[in-house]
Amino acid sequence: MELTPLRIGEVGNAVGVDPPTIRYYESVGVLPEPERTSSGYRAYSSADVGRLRFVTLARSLGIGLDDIRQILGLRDRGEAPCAYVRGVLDSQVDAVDERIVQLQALSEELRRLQRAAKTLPDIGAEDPCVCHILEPIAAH
Amino acid sequence: MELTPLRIGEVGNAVGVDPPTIRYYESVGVLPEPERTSSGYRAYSSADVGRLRFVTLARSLGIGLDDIRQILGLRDRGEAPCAYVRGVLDSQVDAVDERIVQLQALSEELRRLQRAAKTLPDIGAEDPCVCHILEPIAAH
DNA sequence: CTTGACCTTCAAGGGGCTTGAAGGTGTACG
DNA sequence: CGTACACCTTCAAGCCCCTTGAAGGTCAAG
Repeated sequence: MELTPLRIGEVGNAVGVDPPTIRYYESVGVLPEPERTSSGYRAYSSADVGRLRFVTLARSLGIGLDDIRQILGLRDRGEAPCAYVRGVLDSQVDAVDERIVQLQALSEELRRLQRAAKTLPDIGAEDPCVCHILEPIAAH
Repeated sequence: MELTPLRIGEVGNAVGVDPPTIRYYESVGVLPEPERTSSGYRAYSSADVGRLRFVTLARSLGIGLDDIRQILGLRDRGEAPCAYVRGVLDSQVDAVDERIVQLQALSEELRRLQRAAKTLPDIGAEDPCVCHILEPIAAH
C-alpha cells in the first residue's frame, strides 16, 4: 500500500517545511506519529504529506495550531469541519483587519516622527528629555 | 531630594503599566534598579517615572526593548541618541509597512474564502480533501 | 489581632517555531 | 574495509514580551 515511504527531509522538501518544524507539529499533536523504519527513522505516507500540506496552508492564513488541530480532529472523527472553519475564518478576518488598522495608525505616527527627525538638530547633552524626536508624541 | 518615593503600584497607576511588567523591564535592564525602602519595597523617584514613560512610549511605537536599552544607554553616557533613533524609525517604518501589505493580502484571501464558505454545502464524510473551503487555494 | 491590599522572589507558560548538543544510520568513494 | 558526509534521532534551551501563579513578607485600618 505504501509504495515509497518518505523520510522527514523528503517530506520537508516536497512541502517546503523543515524537519524540526515537522517534528514540532507532531509534538503538539497536529500531525500523527508516523510509522518508523527498523532503524527508527520516521517513514511518511502520501496521506501524511497531504495532511502536512493542509497544515501549512492553514498556517499561511494565520490560523493557529489549536484551530488546525480542531479541524483535523473533526475530520478524523468523520464530522464535517465546515461550521468550525467558517467560524475561524470570521474571527480571523476580524483580527487581521483590526491589526491592519492598528498598524496603519502606527505607520502614520512613525512617519510623522521620521519627518520631524529630519529637521530637528541633535539633542544637547544638557537637554532634559530622553529624546526630543520621540517625546513630543506624549503631548498629542 | 526625593520628597515622595513611589511604590511600584503607584508608578504603575501613574504610567499605565502593571507591576510585573515594570519588574520585567528592570530584569532585562531597560530600567535601573531603584532604591529600596528598609523593608525591601522598590522606591521610585520621579525621574524613574519619566524613564518608564519613555519606555512605554517607545514600546507603543513597536520599538523593541533592545533598541530602547540602546537609546537609554546612549543618553546615560551623555551621547545624543538621535542618529540611532532615526535609524530605528527608518527600519520600523519599513517593517510596519511590509507587515501591512502582507496582512492586506491575507485579508483579501480570507474574505475570498469567507464568501466561498457561504455558498458551499458542508463537506461529505466520504469527501477526499480535508476541507473543501480552504483547499481550493492550493490550486490558485 | 485580624483582614486585606500591597509588596517580595522565583518559576513556568504562551505561540510557533529555531538552534544546538550529542549521538546513531546509510551510502558512496578510495 | 574504513571513512567521510549527509541524513536521521532525542532532549533542551532560546527567542520576544510579557503574564500568571505560588509562597510568603509588610503595613495601615478597623
